[in-house]
Amino acid sequence: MTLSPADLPAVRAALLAWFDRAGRDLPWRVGPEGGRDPYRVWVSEVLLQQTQVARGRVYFERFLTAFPTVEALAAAPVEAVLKAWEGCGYYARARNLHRAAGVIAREGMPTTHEGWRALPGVGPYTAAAVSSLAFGEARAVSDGNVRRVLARVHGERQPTEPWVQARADELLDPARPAAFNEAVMDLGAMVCTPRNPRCHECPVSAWCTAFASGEPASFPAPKVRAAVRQVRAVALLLGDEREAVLERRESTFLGGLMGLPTEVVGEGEGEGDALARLAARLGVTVAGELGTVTHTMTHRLVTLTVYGGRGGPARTPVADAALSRLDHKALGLWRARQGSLFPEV
DNA sequence: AAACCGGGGTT
DNA sequence: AACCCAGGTTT
Repeated sequence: MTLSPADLPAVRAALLAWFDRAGRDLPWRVGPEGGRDPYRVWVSEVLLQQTQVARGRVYFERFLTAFPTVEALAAAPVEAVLKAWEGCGYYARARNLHRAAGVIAREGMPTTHEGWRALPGVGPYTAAAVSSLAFGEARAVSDGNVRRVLARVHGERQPTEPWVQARADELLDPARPAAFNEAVMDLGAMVCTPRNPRCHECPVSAWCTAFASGEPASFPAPKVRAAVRQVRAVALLLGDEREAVLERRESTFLGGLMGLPTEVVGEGEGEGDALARLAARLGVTVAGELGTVTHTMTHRLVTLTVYGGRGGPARTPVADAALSRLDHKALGLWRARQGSLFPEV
């Protein structure tokens, strides 16, 4: 069977009946249907961008404890926001969240899709989510769950973003848009999973082309992903695991976080060249090699060789800074080599 | 449209 | 080792 326009009301009803019975109880689902707390919805939606719910919950509790209101978030230094985000990845999310909080503190909280869309870090998905879940606007969300559910129902192996949005728009229940959005995402997360979908539990399997095909997991086709690039870099650990020279990373790579002074080994360059450049930049003498750490980051594999040294700028407390996992690994080398190489450092 | 941006969970 | 995750921004 395929989904025809005449089926839409029945599919909505089946989906919402399932959701009313089996939907998830999540900490940001505070307040009535279509009238959730907008601050909680917004923070959770940003936190859950490319982040699994189980993990997002931990950071959500941490973040709401540190910044209970949008006013508290706006008043906090961005360093504190990044510290709360430490280890969660995609740190532009935290910087944009803080910037947007400043706008909201000055101009007030938007109540429409258009108003939310104008804030930094708020794209089509997040604007649709907040405007529907917190303000009851009839906006269909399109995320990874929605894409997978609709691709399977319609039997579409190569769903484009405009296609997904159009299918979501036409299926959206105009009477219960907020519940509908939560329902499709719950279905995608709990039943219509990427592998081994639980079709026997699915409220809409009767209308699902992928289910009828006998191979529901083959929809949609896997996305072609960019190859992982290898990156070599050198870093200087000046100080120890508790107090060290730290620099603020300004590039798109871990931007906003603090980290050990680092130089990337360029094309046709040796590690020694990068190390000499790094030492000259900081005005320090390299004392010896502490070791090498590797760190995988979806799109690249970083091999970082860490050296000790003498001199250089003032040390700062490591515990106060927001660091990536890469820098925590590098700092961990100090414990492994403590006392064996540089008695005076 | 495609590249880029972290880190971890699941299979 | 793939593949994915309540995506957004930039090119």
